[in-house]
Amino acid sequence: MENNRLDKLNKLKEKGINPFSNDFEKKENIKNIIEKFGGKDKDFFENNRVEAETAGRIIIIRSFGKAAFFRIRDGFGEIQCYIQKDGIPEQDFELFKEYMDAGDICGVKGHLFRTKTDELTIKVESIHILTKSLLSLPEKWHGLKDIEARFRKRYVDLIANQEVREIFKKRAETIRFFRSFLDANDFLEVETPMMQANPGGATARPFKTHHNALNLELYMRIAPELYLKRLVVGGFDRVYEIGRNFRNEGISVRHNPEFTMLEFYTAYSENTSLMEFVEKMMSELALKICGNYEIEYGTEKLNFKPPFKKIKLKDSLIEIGGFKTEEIDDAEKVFDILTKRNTPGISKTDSLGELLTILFDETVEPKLINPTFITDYPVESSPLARRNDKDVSVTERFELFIAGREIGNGFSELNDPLDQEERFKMQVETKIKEGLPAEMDDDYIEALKQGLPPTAGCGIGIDRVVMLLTNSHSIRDVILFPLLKPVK
RNA sequence: GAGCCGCUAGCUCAGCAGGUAGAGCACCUGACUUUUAAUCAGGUGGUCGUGGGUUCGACUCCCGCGCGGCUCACCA
Repeated sequence: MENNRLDKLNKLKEKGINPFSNDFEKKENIKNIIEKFGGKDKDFFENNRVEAETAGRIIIIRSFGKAAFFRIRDGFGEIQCYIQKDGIPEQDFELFKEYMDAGDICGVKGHLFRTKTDELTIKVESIHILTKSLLSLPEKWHGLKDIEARFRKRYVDLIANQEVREIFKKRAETIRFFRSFLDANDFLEVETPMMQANPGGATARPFKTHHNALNLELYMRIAPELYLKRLVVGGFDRVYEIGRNFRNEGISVRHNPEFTMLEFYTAYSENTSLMEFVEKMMSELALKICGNYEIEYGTEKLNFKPPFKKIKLKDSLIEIGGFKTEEIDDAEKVFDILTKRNTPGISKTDSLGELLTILFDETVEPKLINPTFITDYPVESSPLARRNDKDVSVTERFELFIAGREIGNGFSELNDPLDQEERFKMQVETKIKEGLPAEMDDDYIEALKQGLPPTAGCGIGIDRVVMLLTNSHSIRDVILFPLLKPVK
């Protein structure tokens, strides 16, 4: 089959026609043609000759003996073309009939008309082959369904499945929205190292790499957090970064080894006003991308209309998890509950705070369908967050949950270098126990000693947000080239 | 990493109590100058993911391996 196409390509060359020519000047996009003339009726075209010169990939051909309809598509639109033997140079008709297939890329010149079914169509007067495609297109009706093939050959997926294009357009719009929203609020976009000698800011395992000239072990960043806060120390009061993080963990419908995070920090702020800012940003995002506060996700309906529900972690266990206050007021009782639930990875030595967080993850998180802020996280699970002055066992932290999953995480930053040093020491100990690379980030402590103003910061998982906005079940549906094992 | 499921033509899928593979689209030939999954007639195309085993005979049954999907775990 490919040989047919190869034969055609060779014959074109023999005839002196370049099957990969680039000398056709594309006058306008298909979308422009449709925008200008999509509203004109049959009479208009009968009385006015409208020239059309455009180019695109042939996506379907319906061929007759001495005529054919075909549809071409460029990056912005699609239009039907009609070619017939009469009235055009013989070699153009022959080129089309004998040597061109669906999948080829061509330039056409002609004029517009409406068919008897009233479809805007280009009557072709000359045709040029710009790229001969050597592989056939997936089936016109079912498209490309094989999930593995869709990811490995995303270019075919994008040709065959138009809804996939829409997902990635929405992804781009989402990122653009975040940028312009933050820019409008006086944030400065920055870029911080992705290769770090001491990966910090989160607890995940990092990817290792190596710099030859310096003979230096480096890690791909797991978070930009510690660098962004150094910048706030430096006097950039509002900074944000949108970029890739790398975490050497398992892969699932919600996890890809590289993923995109938005992190932003505001000096002279604290977590409650940050939460309101996030609420405003997220609700406006939904409105902008989906045109509505209410969106459908799978079988769920999500309502982004502010205000979002806000509830303390402990209260959520009672109100949403259905536990009684006295059931969860000490570590031993919570440990028993978790043991009965066969929860893995818990230990008698875990603190009440740690156990409550685990219990929350298991029982409450899946039930948080509409956007919900959970606040007052235990100190133990929040090593970079500021303690709550009124209750030192919890931090000034919130997480945003939507559709039963974590979407954002924000808090008042811990800016006491002595407290931070203590917590880092504990963190390093735990990491070493788990066999993870762990080193005290002395420079970060020094930065705090220099003086970090009271600051609040937040991270939002862009991929997961895009999943919600595009009703995508898997994170791989919103990443153009998700990680796959190589074949063979 | 574990459990379950899948892998057949370029694409979408059938098939099998184990007897040597089929359809539609695409492609080729012919007919057809306004089609909308165009239509009609004929045709080409497959180491049935891979390596073993059982058997006279394996796409089909059994085991290993590869890749993928889903669920779970680590994580966001």
